[in-house]
Amino acid sequence: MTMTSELSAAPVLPAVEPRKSRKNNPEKTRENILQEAIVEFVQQGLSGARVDAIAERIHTSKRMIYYYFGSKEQLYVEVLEKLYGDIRSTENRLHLAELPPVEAIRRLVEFTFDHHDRNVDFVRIVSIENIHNAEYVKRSDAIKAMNNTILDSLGEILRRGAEEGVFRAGLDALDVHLLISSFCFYRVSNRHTFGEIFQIDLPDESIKQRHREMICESVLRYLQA
Amino acid sequence: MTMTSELSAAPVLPAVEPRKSRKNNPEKTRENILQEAIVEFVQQGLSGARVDAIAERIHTSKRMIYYYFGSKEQLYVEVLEKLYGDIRSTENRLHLAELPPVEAIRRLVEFTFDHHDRNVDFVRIVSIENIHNAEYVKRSDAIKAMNNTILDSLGEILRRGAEEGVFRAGLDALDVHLLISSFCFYRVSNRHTFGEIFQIDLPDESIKQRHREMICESVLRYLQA
Amino acid sequence: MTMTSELSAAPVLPAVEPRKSRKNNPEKTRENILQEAIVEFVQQGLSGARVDAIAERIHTSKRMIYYYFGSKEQLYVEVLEKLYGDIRSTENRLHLAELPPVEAIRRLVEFTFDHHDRNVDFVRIVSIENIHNAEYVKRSDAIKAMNNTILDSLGEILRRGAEEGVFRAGLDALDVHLLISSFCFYRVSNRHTFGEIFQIDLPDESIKQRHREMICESVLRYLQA
Amino acid sequence: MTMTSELSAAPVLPAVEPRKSRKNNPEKTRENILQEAIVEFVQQGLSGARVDAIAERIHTSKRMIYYYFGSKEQLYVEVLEKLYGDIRSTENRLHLAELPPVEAIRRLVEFTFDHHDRNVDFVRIVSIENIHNAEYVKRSDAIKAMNNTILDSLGEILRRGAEEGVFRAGLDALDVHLLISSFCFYRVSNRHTFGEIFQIDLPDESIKQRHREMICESVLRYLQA
DNA sequence: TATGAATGAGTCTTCATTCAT
DNA sequence: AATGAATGAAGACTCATTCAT
Repeated sequence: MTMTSELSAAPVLPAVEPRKSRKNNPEKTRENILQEAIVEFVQQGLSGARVDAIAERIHTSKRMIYYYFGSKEQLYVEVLEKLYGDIRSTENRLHLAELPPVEAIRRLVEFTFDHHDRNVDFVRIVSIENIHNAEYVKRSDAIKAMNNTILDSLGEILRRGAEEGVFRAGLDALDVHLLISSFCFYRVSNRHTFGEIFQIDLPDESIKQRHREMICESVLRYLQA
Repeated sequence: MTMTSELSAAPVLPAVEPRKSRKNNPEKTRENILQEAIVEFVQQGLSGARVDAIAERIHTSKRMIYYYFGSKEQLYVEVLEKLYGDIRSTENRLHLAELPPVEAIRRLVEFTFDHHDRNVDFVRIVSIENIHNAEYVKRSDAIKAMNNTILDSLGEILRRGAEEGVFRAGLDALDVHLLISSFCFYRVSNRHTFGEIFQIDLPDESIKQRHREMICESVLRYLQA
Repeated sequence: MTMTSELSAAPVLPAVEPRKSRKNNPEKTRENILQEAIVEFVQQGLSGARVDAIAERIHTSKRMIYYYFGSKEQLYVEVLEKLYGDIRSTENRLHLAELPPVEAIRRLVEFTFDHHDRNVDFVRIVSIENIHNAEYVKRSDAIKAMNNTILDSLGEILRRGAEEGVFRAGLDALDVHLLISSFCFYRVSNRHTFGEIFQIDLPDESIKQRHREMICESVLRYLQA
Repeated sequence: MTMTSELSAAPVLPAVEPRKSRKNNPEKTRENILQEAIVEFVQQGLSGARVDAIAERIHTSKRMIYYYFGSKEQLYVEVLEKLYGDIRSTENRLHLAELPPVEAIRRLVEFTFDHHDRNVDFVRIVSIENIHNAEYVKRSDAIKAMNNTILDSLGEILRRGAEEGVFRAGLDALDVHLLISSFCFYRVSNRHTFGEIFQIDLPDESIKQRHREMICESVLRYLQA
């Protein structure tokens, strides 16, 4: 499962055999473009990104971008899919089902927190998508195909917790997920304005640890019977 | 602050479509441009916004935008200041000091929640600013001048609560504010992607009420002694 | 009335007062662009024409083309309208109604012949339009608004001729117009291939006079009772 | 001439869609490309035609076009030669010499009329060539090699007719051919603009028959002693 | 105070064509 | 005989901005 606020598990495709590394190496070329496109789109947004700027970063010419992706928009969609898809790679490692409910929630929250903290690119592209009203997410079948097991996992934990009497009954997994995600996401997405207005350096390690603990405790208190 | 009061002074025209600028009414022309600029920047972002698009909405020509604002960037900054100013100017009317701590927190959280819910424009412009690393917020003296009484108010409530034994001691107002803000903001800023991925209509009234109650309860539980 | 095969009378708009001849002279600039656009489109066709090529010919930059015409396509449409419209300027000078039927036909045919001979640009743009299936003519309200009095004039001559017994009855003005136009047009439009294949210089003055006489005689013989 | 016979040799596939090229069948691949090139050039003109568009229609990649034809221009020339060759190859089968002069003219005119009516592709490519000032026709030795027996046939008929006293003496075969061709060609080449301006559907069967009769009668009257 | 006209510098995209096997 | 990968050059078009009154 993925702990991303909006994404979840899908088995990682068995590694494609690496292509021969000759001069003409379409997969490498394509991948190369995509990597630089991520940087550009994440930094500049969709409207702000410049195809020329991406081209300048890669050895192959700008023409290749159109050869492989057809348009700036399509390239953006693939960047979106890649960043959403990357999230899948850290899945199924939490073994939440094996932990007691409280421990499971703690691990889940901490994982979500760390995940957003480490994937600023993802947080930024999601913000960008929301500025565009999620138009491209809605259009992407690939993203739709990434099924979200997070809600199932969370739901299962809540059920067990209620059964054991440590959590309240009647809690909605989606609501709890929203509570967790909002904090983990916002802390990254809005660090610039929040940091500036309130003069706080959110990425600072000790502050970060304090906030990590805060969201854990906050969620657990909310769930408690 | 001057900015805030200046802009707040201009009464919000109720349901009246912004008037086209007329001859010899510089105030009105300027205000008119700003209004349409808000729409454009909020919808399209900074890079996506088009000076032409703003000009098309107003009667006066595009030339006027430069006459009054000098550049697209400056216009954006004024949009930013206006939206920030609108928000801050209503924060002082809650009379939180007169309420018992728990009630005060509840009112503060509900106010924050409703405020974000009602001011989608503000939420969007803040997201946009973060995409730009808060570059323009940092640059704006006007925004810096808007002192945030919210932290003082919140700090005071927490102090009273701790004194009365209803809240834990040692809580940081900034952290609590982050906890509240993140939920209220994210729920609006990410409604498009979150809604699409999890197939939920966050603005729906009954869902909204449920979430409003959730964040209140969540915060209060977190604060409880 | 116009003798063009496909066009006809509409009163010439009373000359617009000439604009002041300052540096900024929009009408002149616009007209200037249009003139050079005619050259380019007529020589290269719609697809073959280059906006850059037009820009190079005029003093104002390429940017002006878009300022005044919005797009290459729109510029083409205006070229089309201009060339169709220019034809109107030679109208109503034939006084066909005052001539005996045979003389009237002769004058009409000769005028049509000369008209096409002199207006190669028009002939070419019409050929180009047909390659594009008259798509732009169909789209142009201006061209549609140019009502064709030619058919009325021709019909009137045929009626008089039939009445006087010099022409057959039952002739259709449109058919006769097609007969006349086809020769006058083709002689110009196809001079390159026809001339090359049959090794004849159609624009040659003596050949031209011979053909002018031929189409006159041919039409008159066709009409004769 | 060689071109003509070679191409004529390939039987016209009746209603069978052109086959995709297969491995190891160069003749077929080449022919296939040419067929699709005809469609593209005839529809779009020389400048408007896209090598990519042709490639999309055939199974073999765009690379094959260059493999077999070297350049877009050369491909166009071969399209030109093929369409010219198709036309000329059917002109010799009328056995005009065996008919009385009037009958021979009638058959010739009707044949010319039907021929243009049926070969819109040819009419279009000739129009396109004229837009390009017959540059490629002039360059093509193959087209030059297609000797025009039409003038000889026509000349012979005119001579016989004059001898028999049914036709005037002193008529030039080339002029008469121009008279016939212009009508038959224009009716097809300009059907779009003429049809639009005068609101007539030239391809309509009954109108077509009327015009077929008209050009016959018109020519015969012109020739009559 | 106000504005119509003009524009240099990009910006995305497409074109016919060649490289390298 | 065949082809997947690559591309320089140009294509149409747009952008925020300034000129000149």
